[in-house]
Amino acid sequence: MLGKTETKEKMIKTRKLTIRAVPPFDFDLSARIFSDGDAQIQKYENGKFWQVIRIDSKLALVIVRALGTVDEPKLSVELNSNGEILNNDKEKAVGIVCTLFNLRFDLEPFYEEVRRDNIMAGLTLRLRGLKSPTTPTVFEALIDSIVEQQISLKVAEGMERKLIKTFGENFNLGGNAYSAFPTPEELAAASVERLRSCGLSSKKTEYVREISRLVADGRLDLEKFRHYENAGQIVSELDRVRGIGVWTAEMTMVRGMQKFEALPADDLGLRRVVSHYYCKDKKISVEETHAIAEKWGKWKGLAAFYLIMAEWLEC
DNA sequence: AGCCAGGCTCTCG
DNA sequence: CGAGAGCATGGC
Repeated sequence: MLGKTETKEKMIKTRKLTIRAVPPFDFDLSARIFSDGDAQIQKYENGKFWQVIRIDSKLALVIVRALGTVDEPKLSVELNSNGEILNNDKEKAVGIVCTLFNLRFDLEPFYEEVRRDNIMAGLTLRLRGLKSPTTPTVFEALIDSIVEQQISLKVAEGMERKLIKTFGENFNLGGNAYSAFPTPEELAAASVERLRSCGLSSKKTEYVREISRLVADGRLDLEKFRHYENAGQIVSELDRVRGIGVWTAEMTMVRGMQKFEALPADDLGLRRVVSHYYCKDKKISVEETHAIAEKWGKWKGLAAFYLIMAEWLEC
């Protein structure tokens, strides 16, 4: 029994590498959003972040720690895989970690833009170096956003975890099991019953299955949207897909494409947090939210993220 | 207990 | 067409 475990352990290959981030970047601040994550999926604890990533068809557990400073930021990345880790794989892993933490994104233009907005300028000083995380694939952001439609985040979070553990591939290391986010193929093949057992409504079950099938078949290329210049074009194209409305399209852009010009201003949570910092918690309309967001230029989605994080961190 | 929660589609009139 | 019902489930 013990011998068998040891054999398995020996098959794990580990590589270490260092990545530079575009400053300013505060890893601890940026990773803190994952502090109450699920240890089997994605978590930040005691300065250490970990998650399973997919490098082509291979799975790897990445463990990330901060090196350097906010103004000269570096990350140490440990890569654990069941098979050989080729140089090509390392490069891809670096790309994925860059995406996860938005490492190549420059915050300065955003900080510059909001300087005349005293409230937002204050927040950017307090949260200097905070970058918003991005999912490794647009697909993942889209599925999450669909699950989150209408229901509270608490409920959605539970469903997302079940979805990942039920349909995602497993990765074992040191006696611990981790789960990767399911691929479009895996979700396209998911049965109605098992999706329903994750808590999804019958409608959302259909949306997830249909969209996963479209992506798996190549009829819907989500990754191409990353290269679109026009945000409105992305929203209108996604909006045509059953199960996706403007809110879902905009959430997907912010969380899965590093595109921040869109603002889901009809989002209840966002209106609440805008009001908290700008209107003394009185209820505000979508129009009022838009008017306040005008000062944030083309960084509306990022500013919204700062507000949400500021409230969460209570600063 | 019931009503609401980071929406969207479908069905009526 | 515009308005309204229905959905899933944890929390208050």
